[in-house]
Amino acid sequence: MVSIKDVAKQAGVAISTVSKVLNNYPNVSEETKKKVNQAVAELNFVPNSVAAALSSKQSGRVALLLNLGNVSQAVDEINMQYMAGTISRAVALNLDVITIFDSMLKNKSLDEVVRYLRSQSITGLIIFGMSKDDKVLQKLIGAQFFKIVTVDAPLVNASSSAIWIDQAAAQYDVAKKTLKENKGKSILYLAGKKNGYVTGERLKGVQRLAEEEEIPLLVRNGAFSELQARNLTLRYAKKKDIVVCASDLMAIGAMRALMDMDIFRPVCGFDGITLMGYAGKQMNTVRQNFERIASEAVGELKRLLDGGEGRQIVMDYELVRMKYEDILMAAQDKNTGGI
Amino acid sequence: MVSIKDVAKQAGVAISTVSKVLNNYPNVSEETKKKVNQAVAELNFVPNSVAAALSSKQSGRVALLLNLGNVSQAVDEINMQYMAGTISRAVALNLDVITIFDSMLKNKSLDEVVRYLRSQSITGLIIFGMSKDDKVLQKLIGAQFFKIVTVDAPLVNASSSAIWIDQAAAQYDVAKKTLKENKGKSILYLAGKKNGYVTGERLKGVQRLAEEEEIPLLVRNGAFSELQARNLTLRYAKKKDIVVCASDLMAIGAMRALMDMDIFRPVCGFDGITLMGYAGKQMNTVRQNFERIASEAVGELKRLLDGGEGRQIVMDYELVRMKYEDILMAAQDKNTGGI
DNA sequence: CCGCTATCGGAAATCGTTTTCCAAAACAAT
DNA sequence: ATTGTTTTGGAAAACGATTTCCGATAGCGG
Repeated sequence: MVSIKDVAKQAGVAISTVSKVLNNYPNVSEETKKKVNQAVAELNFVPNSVAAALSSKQSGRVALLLNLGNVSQAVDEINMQYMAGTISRAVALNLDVITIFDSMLKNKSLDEVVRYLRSQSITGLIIFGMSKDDKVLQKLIGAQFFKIVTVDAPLVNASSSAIWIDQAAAQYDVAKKTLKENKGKSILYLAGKKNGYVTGERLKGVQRLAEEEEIPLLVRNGAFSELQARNLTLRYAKKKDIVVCASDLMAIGAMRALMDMDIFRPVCGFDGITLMGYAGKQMNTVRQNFERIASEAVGELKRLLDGGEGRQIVMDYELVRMKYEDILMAAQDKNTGGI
Repeated sequence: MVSIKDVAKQAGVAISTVSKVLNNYPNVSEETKKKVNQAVAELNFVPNSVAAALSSKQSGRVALLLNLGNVSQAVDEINMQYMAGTISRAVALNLDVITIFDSMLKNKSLDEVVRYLRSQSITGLIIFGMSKDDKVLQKLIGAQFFKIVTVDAPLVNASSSAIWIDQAAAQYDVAKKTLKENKGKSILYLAGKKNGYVTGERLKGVQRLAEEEEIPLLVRNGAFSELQARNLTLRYAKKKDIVVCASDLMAIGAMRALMDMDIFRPVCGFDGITLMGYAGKQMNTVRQNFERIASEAVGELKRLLDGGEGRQIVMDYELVRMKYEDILMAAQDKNTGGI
């Protein structure tokens, strides 16, 4: 293994000088720089980041916590986008990313998790979609060892940052659009899990709409799942004009149930997953740019690690209408490489 | 930061003794162990893996290369399973995983990639579904710096390992099952990308079937996509009895096209992705246990890193028939946690 | 009771960087 | 020429573990 020492010898300078050149320190003459760079090239020297991390006490290692557990395959697409956004930005900012799934944490004691992260020299955390009262999250916040950026979760403390879209406004918007387009006069709202942060916000949005429009709103909680949505739709859909769902997967369940019942009710969802194109009918939904959100989260974490103050960032969203043909075309565009 | 030195002082032993206890070396008395462990607990000591890596020259860092590029969202599910399998096994084996998407490599020169991996002290690579002639893969193999395990790709060299299912046999099996169930006498085969390794193997499988059964086989290549499959089906399906597809996504495109044409042809796919439940009709397909394959790959890489010889591992597969109701129930089972 | 062999614990070198501190060199001002 | 100031480069001390090597102690048989 060729080390900085060899480079120094080859260039005829001291080790410290090589280090300075490598890290763009001032007070190195152009001539010396040239000598060093030439030696680096000749020896094909690659700095050892482990040694650098030890010496500088800056590991640059960051963990990405993903919540896989809740809605099966639909969430794979979202998580992949989160990951892609996170990782590419992290590489650009020279951070290492260790990915952790919540399922890996389930069997571990919280102390074990903290110990694991600490032993890995992880100093920053990006946490996607975990509820505030999640015990793991609580512990990580309490541990004080990490800078934290949460995505789609409430702000945890003053030294952390949070990134989200305005869930209430988005739910309000998509529901209102669907209501107006169909001249509806009442709403069935499938709200998903009770007590969740995101679900709570979305509920507020549809409630505000119902109040403003002075129309009846029937709210049903349940699991965040397609089957639950199906069952609730079979039971309640006839009584209301439109079905607003807190997630796309539920919207698909609702839409399929309606088709089986052979009655028509407009349905809208939330998230903009590709699966919406396979639901059988077009639906309105809210699309977030998960990749960009993730990228933003990494940037924010870097800022925190560099000593910045915690803050809140609100991202925008977009109302879309998803249909099979669009999915087909979009998939076609991506079709490169291969096995 | 409390270090091994502090532990040694607290326990009243030498640093090296603490290290021995921590790493389960022999020749340490029970009594000493107890003292050390107590000190560790009292000081809440967490070993610094960076220092350990530097000192032992074993980084334990491994990169996971994923091919996102080819078939859009369908592949998200597979990749997530690969990742989940990889990461949990890696944690168990005390390896760190850095995830890399092929899209991140596209703009980089190959040397840059190697330099990046080397600077990260990455010593092992797990590569999922990249073709043998992929330039990046070639370079990584050539670099000699890494132990490599490939999944669903041909063996690259003697010091690497490869894991796969018998693609030809699987394709043969699922096509034969579909043929027999429907008393078919001819096959349209949508083969996907020409020249790919996996697609080549699958083609062999269906060719063998056609020869054995002495029935006509029409092979059409094209992109590995839903839209291509749709177009080819619209054009050729009428001429043959069953449509065999080299991937589920193509099978879905074919099935949807058939439904639009209002003619019936049995279709079978390959992979067992959830989306199959949304295709409109049940289809046979081949299910691989991606999570277990990934887990196996990590184990194999660990073996290579520990000095083991390269080898080939063949995993098994399963023929399944996918329908919407099963997907619904499976999703329900997973529904825990939440946002 | 002596000496030999296991067993155990400790001192110190090492891994490859960063970073501090200092000396030498270069330059400027008087 | 002398002094003072700025650049520039080098020596050496961290960083926190692992690991080698060796000395001390204990155990044992004769």
